Amino acid sequence: MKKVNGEKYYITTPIYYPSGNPHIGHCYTTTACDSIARYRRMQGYDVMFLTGTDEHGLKIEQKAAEIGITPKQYVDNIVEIFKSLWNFMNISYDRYIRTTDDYHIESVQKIFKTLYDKKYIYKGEYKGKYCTPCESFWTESQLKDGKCPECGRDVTEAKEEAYFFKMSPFADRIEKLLTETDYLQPKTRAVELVNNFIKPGLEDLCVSRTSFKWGIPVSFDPDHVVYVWIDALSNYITALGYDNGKYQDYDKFWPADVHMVAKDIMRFHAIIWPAMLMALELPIPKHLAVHGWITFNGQKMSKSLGNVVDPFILGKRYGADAIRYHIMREMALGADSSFSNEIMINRINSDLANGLGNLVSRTVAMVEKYFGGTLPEERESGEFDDDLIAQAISLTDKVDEYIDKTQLNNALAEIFKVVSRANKYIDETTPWILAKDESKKIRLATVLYNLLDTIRIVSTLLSAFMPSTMPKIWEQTGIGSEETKYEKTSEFGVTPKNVTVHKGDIIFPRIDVDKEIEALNEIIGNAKKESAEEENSGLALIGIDDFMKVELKVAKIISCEPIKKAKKLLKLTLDDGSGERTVASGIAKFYTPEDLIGKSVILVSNLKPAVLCGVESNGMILAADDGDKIKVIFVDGIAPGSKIR
RNA sequence: CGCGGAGUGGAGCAGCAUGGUAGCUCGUCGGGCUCAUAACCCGAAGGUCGUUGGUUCAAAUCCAGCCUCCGCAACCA
Repeated sequence: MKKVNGEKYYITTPIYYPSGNPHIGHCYTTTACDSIARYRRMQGYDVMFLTGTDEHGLKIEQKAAEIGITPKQYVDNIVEIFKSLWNFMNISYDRYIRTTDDYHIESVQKIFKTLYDKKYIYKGEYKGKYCTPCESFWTESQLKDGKCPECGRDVTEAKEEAYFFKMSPFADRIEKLLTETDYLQPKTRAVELVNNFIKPGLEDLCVSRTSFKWGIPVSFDPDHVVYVWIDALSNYITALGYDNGKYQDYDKFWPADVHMVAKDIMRFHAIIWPAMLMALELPIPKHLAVHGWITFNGQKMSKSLGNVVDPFILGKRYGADAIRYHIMREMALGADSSFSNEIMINRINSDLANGLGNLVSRTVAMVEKYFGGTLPEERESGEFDDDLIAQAISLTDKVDEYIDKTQLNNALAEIFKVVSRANKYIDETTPWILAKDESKKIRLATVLYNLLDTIRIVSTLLSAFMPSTMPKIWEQTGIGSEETKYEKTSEFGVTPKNVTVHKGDIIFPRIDVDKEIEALNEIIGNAKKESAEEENSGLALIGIDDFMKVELKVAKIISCEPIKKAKKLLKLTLDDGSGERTVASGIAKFYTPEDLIGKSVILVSNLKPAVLCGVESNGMILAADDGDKIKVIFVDGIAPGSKIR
């Protein structure tokens, strides 16, 4: 047991980008942090648990414009949804930061200025493809068909003034941070980061934009807004009052004990954030805990796949705590975890309903049945008691250790071993047989008492993970707030000797697997339809003349070979009727060269050339793509050069 | 030869830095019990530990090659 006295503990989730509604991935990070925060509070820490939203940027500006409201109105709406989800999931955050909050804006401007004064930020030129009507810069890879991904018009080579953050001075220190300290958890990813980003040389980072307005203006150059890095990452310190007058918690809580993030933003927290702190000469956080994605039936969650699991729907059906339990029990630090309705329901049934819920239910029922609800005070110990008690009182140390390593799945597994042990104890001691013999009443009372006290320990530890249902267990098993303190979990016999139980509602109802899966599939099916409809309605109508700008021709594939450096690309040599041309196509996963040679396909022949992985591609061939698989459209038997319209 | 990870009974995972009975959860089958949410407890079946070779008295565990999958990076024209 690790009882501390008011030591500080600072834990953060990322600030989420509210360009859409929250999904179960957001839920995972947040409930994991919440459980750790609650556990630390039980241990006696003075906890600061921060979450929030990252509300600036082009995407928000555009989304708002689409609907015809201001960006602020747009984010206000979505932030309400986030907050109501956290409320529903019982997230006990101490502070919620919005990057649109005045004090944050003030701090970010000061931080930017400080870095500028220290010469870590300098003014330079940002080169890229520029779309004049959209006033947007795009990188080569963002372009669609060589054109602006937003409006589809031509882009021009252009440059604009921008501020850059010099990261190279910190490369050595960051490499050491990643490889020689336990900052990064799990550490296996350190090599990947070092090889990909540090060894090739840390590039200076563009930290301002003039291409959109929805952001924090650079105080000394108001044409520029601060780009996401400095704006978003610094939330971890501005929320404590760094460089602002709103809060005075910086000295107490910084550096953070844990930043928890998903792997897609690991890079920024592992490299850019430490670099910023080093430049500001501030301490580095103690740990960066990186978890994987929740995948759905093996695929990454995505809206277009219609598989974004809605936490509200699941929570309403099974209870917020059941969802909390499932995602934390299933997800191992670092690795991805596959989510499916079936796995979730089975887990809830076997662990929560059959294991814990049923243990409480049968124990309470026996106390009522054999003793009218109140145990006598005499005791008589017997076989099996010692083993149960030993496991129960040694549990906290094990859980503590896993919490320290942010391995919540293992912590929960450890707790449920004791639940199983208790269920087994009932079979070993056979209370229903003891009950038939009046002379064994005292022994019977002892058995039931041991069960109640084991439940006390288990449920106390679990209350950090499932904060709303554990009090229901305490209600039924007749224990009060004094007995459910963390520091009592290493002692046995804390429950009052003459405890009175109160049988109540079933705590975790068993779920009918087949029925529920069917119901959920229907819901998901509907959601998929809706999102498909949304996407279809996304494009504006075009006239026939727009369509005629695209020249489509039949072309015959003469030869075909894979491109060495690329995984997805095939290099095709085509006869388009007037000559040969080379086209690269991202279909290598679905077609081999043998499949294609000799076939006729539809070619977009007036597409601007582009270089892909060292191969110049002149045009594209048409293929159907449902997000899952790709089918090239074949028009065999038609002469190369034939028009398509 | 861009960088890294992984391949273990039907499914999901542990074990591998310190070689020596292959372990856990779920599922399946058989049995027990009746206090309980048809829940609980016990037992069984099921694995050439991706593949080939090497080191060793002995390899899932160490070494080399190969195959497959997955991330990252890079391009899905």
